[in-house]
Amino acid sequence: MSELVSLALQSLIEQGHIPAESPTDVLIEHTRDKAHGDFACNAAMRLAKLAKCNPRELATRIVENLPANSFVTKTEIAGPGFINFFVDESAQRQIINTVLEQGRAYGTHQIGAGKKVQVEFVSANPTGPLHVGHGRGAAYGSVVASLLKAAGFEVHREYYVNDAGRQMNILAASVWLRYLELCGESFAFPANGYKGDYIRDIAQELRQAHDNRFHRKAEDVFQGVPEDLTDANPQGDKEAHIDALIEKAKSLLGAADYRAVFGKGLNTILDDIRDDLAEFGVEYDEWFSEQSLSDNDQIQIAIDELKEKGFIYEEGGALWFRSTDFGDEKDRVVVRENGQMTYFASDIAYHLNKYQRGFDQLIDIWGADHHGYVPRVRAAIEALGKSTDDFHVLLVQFAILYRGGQKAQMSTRSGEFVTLRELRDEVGRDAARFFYIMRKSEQHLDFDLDLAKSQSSDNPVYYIQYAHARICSVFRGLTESGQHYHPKQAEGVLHRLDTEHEQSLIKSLARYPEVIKAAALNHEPHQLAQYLRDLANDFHTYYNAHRFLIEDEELRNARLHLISATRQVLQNGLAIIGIAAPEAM
RNA sequence: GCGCCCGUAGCUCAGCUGGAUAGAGUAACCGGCUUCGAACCGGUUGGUCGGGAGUUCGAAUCUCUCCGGGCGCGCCA
Repeated sequence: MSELVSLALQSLIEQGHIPAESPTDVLIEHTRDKAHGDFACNAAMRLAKLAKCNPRELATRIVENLPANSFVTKTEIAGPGFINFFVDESAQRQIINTVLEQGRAYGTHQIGAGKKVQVEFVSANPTGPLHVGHGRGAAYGSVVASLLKAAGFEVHREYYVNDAGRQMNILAASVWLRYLELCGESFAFPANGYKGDYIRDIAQELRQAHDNRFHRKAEDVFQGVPEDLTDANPQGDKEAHIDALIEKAKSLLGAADYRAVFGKGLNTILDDIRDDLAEFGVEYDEWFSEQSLSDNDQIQIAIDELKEKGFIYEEGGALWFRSTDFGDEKDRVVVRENGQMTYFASDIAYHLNKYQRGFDQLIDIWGADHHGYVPRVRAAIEALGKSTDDFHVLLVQFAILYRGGQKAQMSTRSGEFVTLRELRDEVGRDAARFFYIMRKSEQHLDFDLDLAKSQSSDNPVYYIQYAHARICSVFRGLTESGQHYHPKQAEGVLHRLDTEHEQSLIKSLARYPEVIKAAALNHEPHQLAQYLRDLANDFHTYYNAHRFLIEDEELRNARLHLISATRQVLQNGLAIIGIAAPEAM
């Protein structure tokens, strides 16, 4: 359709009616109102200024120059200069056959063919179970990945494991202290330690496996450690306190045993995160270890490269990256005064590593609270001589939890949070996934736990799944009734589908590939969710208005053909969102 | 103070990248099962698209400026 108009515009250029530099790639859209035909084109209005004539006149010229074709039955010039196209109905109905022929492939594209895209998402620190905030990134990232795959891209899903750094040491220390409690020691647990019950569970396992091997006396552990911050002691320094405890753990346990405790904490939590995500339907191609970067000197190599290019300078004993050269607000430290690399330094090396792996496009999905971090990473990428055109950071706003009309606070430290696992147990995987992606990602998401838990059948996901189950039910009824459905015969009698409900359902089926394309390229899963709701609505309306298991064999075949195609599209769409298409519910 | 996101029906949100009379869900009210699943369908009520100015054939959409809300501004991760 858009080709037709493009050709018309080209011949107008040849005739000199419009300037040669006019864009000929036109936008054709499905009309919202049936009175406006099936497709509409606004090219005449866009080009009117360039062509120095009024839009309606130009539209007439375009229509006159449309190449001959078999499926446009009528064109109309309407409003300020829209060209409305009316498409031959039998041509429209062919989409039913197309859907059924292509099956699961219907709606896929080749626009990403030959391009490798990496999607990195969740990447939560392995210091505790995933909470509901991570769930949104998980659902969003996995659906974006699936959409890109449907668009033809070769997709690599990756989780960046922050298995190095101070937070992990705090985790190790927390586990060890809980372990000491189990050994009978008693002391005040540090304010800055991880206090969740899962730490106690890990400590318990550690003790079962190693008995008292890591036991040290509390008085030795706290000997010389700076005072903690407590209600009774507001002068205390919780940061210095925990850091000193980490050093104590290392010195009292020795390197090997410290690593054993550290590893126990890390692996237990990481395994839990893996299982959790797998049960949520989120799979990864790679779990990339931050530690591996320093093991392979990649951080040093990245910094050296920046140094060579002249973007590193020293000040106050620290090494700074000149990110302001690339639009960042201020320069950033990469190596601290104490010689330790910053998290940012790892991230520079990590992104350099991504480019070296040969991806054509990188997508990072972050929580919106990290948005201030974007400019410095882009700066680093540019400084390393890479283009940021194919580097996208998609920000996901927080899911704000409401419980009993009150905001529920989330904090991994305090242990008072709702985990993703708890949420899945309450509302189910399908509802949770759908709920997470049904809103634009940059929109704050109000997640009312009470509503989700008590009235989960109000969730739109059931509405869509019900449409699928209903179609399956019709086909079950068909076998029971002794009637038959002959797809081959149906292909020839599609002209019997002449009601308004049928036409609107057919148009919806035809729209699906465009929806996938737009949702994939814009990284907007909610468009697909919205579409599926509309499609289900078209079907339910149709279902209530007409019957399928009828005596008229021709009409029966045609109608069953239509709802069979509808079922296929529902399946394809639900598969991309990663939720079930149940045959009965 | 600076930066990013957001402000559309009572509530929760779409609005296809500037198009035609701004749409769904939910809530409220009315109606529809002897018939393939009522977890459904139809209808009614509900809007100064936060305010103002600008850009043009045309603005919820783009620009500026106020107002209101969220988040971020470490030699933390």
